[in-house]
Amino acid sequence: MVQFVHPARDDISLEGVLGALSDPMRLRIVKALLAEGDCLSCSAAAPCPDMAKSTLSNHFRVLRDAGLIQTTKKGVENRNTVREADINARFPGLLKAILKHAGE
Amino acid sequence: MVQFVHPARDDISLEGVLGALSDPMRLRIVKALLAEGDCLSCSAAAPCPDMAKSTLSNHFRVLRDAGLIQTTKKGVENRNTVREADINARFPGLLKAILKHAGE
DNA sequence: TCAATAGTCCCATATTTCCGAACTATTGAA
DNA sequence: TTCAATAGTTCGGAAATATGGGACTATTGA
Repeated sequence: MVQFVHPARDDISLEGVLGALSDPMRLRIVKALLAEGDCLSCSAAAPCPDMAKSTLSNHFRVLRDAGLIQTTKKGVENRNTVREADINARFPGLLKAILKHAGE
Repeated sequence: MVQFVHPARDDISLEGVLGALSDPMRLRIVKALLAEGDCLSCSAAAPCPDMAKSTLSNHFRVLRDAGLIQTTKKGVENRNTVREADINARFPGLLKAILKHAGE
């Protein structure tokens, strides 16, 4: 019903990005998106199976609000992609530097 | 009275670092420490003058717990230094990538 | 010994996070 | 059409966390 709201490239803030990625679950979601061809539904990218749907939905909203991912509704599910180009244009090297160290 | 507790290098976590730096005030504190020769008292590194002492103290504790700074008591004040060597050893390139974009 | 200074600790309030439950929207049958 | 199933969102209350005021501690310098 809602068409998702994404910040413009120039409105992506460093604090927002860091805050979004400071949660282990969200870090895993972004990693999963990048690893799996960068287009996953919310549940397919879920960092752990026992997470409540509402919590998962909220994590995706945080990532979206921070400008890290783009979400589009495709049928009954959402397709999520990491906004790599935008993040890299705004903060060159940052995403790579963070994700290089992410995951156990 | 308390001798400050700092995590060992290997106990510094990525999420902890990102979480600590996801607050604009703490980001400014770290920037100030690095800019000013890396050894400032808490109040000298305060990101804005009207912040409550207790809040400022708490921000330093968060940075300390995350392993970002080292605090030693020197007379009546604290001397804080960024643990650059430890952070760089653990997450090469991360700190630089973040701080490059910090603070307009 | 006393006042001043720099921080810390404790507590109450305010904000955020988490999750269950109810709701919406889309698809694919019957 | 209608109905069930699926994927997410939204709402509300409980739990966790941040903020700041005030009292406290420790050190220095009169």
